[in-house]
Amino acid sequence: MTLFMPDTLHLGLDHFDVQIRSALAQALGLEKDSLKLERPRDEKMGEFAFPCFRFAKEKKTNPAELAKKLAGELSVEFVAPSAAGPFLNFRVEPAALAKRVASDVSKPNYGCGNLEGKVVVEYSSPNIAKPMHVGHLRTTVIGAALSRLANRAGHEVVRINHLGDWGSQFGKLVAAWNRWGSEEKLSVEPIDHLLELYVRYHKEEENDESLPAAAKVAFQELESGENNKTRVIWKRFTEYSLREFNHIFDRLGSTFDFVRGESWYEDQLDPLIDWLESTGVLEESDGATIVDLKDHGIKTPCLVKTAHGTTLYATRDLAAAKSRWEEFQFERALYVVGAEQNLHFQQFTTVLKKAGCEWASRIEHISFGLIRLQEGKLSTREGRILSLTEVLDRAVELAAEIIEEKNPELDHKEAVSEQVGVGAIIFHDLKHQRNKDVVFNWGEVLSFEGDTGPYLQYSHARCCAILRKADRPAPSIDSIDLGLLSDSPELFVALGRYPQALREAWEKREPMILAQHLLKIASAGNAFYHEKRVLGESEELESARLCAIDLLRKTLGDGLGILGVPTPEEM
RNA sequence: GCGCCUGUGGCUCAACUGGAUAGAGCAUCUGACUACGGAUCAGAAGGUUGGGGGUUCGAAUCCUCCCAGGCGCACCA
Repeated sequence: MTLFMPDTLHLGLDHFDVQIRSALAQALGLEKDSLKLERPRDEKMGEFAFPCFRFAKEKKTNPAELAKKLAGELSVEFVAPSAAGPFLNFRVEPAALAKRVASDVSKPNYGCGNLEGKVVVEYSSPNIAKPMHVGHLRTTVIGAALSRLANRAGHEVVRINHLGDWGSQFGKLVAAWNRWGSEEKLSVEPIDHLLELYVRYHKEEENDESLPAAAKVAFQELESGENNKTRVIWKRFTEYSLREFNHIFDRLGSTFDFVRGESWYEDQLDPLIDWLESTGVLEESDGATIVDLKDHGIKTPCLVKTAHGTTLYATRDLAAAKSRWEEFQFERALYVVGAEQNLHFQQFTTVLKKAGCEWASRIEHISFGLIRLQEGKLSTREGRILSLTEVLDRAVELAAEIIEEKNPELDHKEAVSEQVGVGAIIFHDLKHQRNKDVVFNWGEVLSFEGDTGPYLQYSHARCCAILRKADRPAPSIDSIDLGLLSDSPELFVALGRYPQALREAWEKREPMILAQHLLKIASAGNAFYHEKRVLGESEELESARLCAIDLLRKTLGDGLGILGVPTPEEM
């Protein structure tokens, strides 16, 4: 069990959490870190809750009695305990709440953790010669968000884009190119042409036995290490693809420390096999080289070499993992890869364990659910694809229409449409638990109202607008009367729980937790500036509220930045 | 057939990993000072948490058996 340790951040609401737990620990004669506070079902009952059942049993009284007794005894500065049946609730005094949270939020290290060590994150990893489709959106966006969360938690992060640029599929592609390739088409629309070749290959393969044979030869040529014709054309395909991918990465705001395709590990494959051999895990079966995993509860063996001597996906993943361990000595290595590869990950990590690598336990498969179309699973081979570019373009187009309707005077309309459209797509993906399957639905993806990215962007832009119209710099928190903000506890509770959201999102590798919390913050923020006038109030009140708006703006901007959602100042 | 994942209002999702009266958003219905930007806010209605059984003070959450859907199951990645 991961212990709940806000002490490491001691900011925002966590400050009170620690105080309350200390007092409880003392009263109950227990360790502070063994206690965990919950949230009351109804926010009106307070900010923290402590169910007494378990402890009452130990003390041989009944829970309601214990809650009542503790409510009478406990003394925590600025916090009022109250018993509600078997629950002990705690309400923070609004003035102290506003004061504490405002002062913490304004610090530059708000929500920053102190964890150490390197975290390697492999994500995106599209396949060369194929267009990026909506399936790649998830890994790209989840991986980027987790990288930023890890970084915020204190880790040093190494982002790797493990391009699918190797394997027998390229033998197939080269074989298809040799038969039907057109230089002209390749120079105009390279990816479309390559896709066309790939699809045609799979169509004609069924009736033409010479085709798979040619493909096999081509891949063997590719793996030979020689700089032959096959390799030259493969290199060209790679370059064309990268050009297109980079354009999408720019739009999504994804960056990588290393773009290393599977081919990067090419010269480590033979040493890997030798090493596996030396650990005694290899066996031969039907001409192929395998690692049997039955003794670890996995029925299907892991293949590391085919009967005709070529390597496989698993071989390259094993080599990559070993290489990364030697290069980075990572604390954790995350692989943001779809759930359909669960078995593969079990196999390849188990092979490492079997071969004696104790660090294999640091590898985590961050799996996520499949995106399907109404018609069924996406399939490049069968031409059932939905290109990521098309999805982004349509969102941007719609954003442009809405801007034209709502804010025709806006400057930089095109740039803002791009930010809003792309933001909507990214946020939509990140607001759900990652392991659930998704049936792609245009209506839902292109929604800009309610719990959406544009709603958050709008809230942020509203704050910017108020600050702009104030026509003076946002007051610092030392210059205002924080007591004037005690009428808005909901806002400060939401802002004050931001560090907790960041921490949980990272601990659970679940960006959704941050996404959901940002919605809460925005909702509290919208209610705040809707019911409370900022500009034109008395000088003191205006300053205080302006300051609150600035903190709201700052937190929303920070959170959206971590998720990778752009934050226009006007929209 | 075996393994893994999923099932919560009409739709899309939450529920702090066993806690209080299961919460949001869409859609539906009411309302909001000629608006510090209405991509908003306030409210109403909508639920036997796929079904049965079990574990205990307490279950959407854990165990078990069904049902439905998805994914995977050696020379693809």
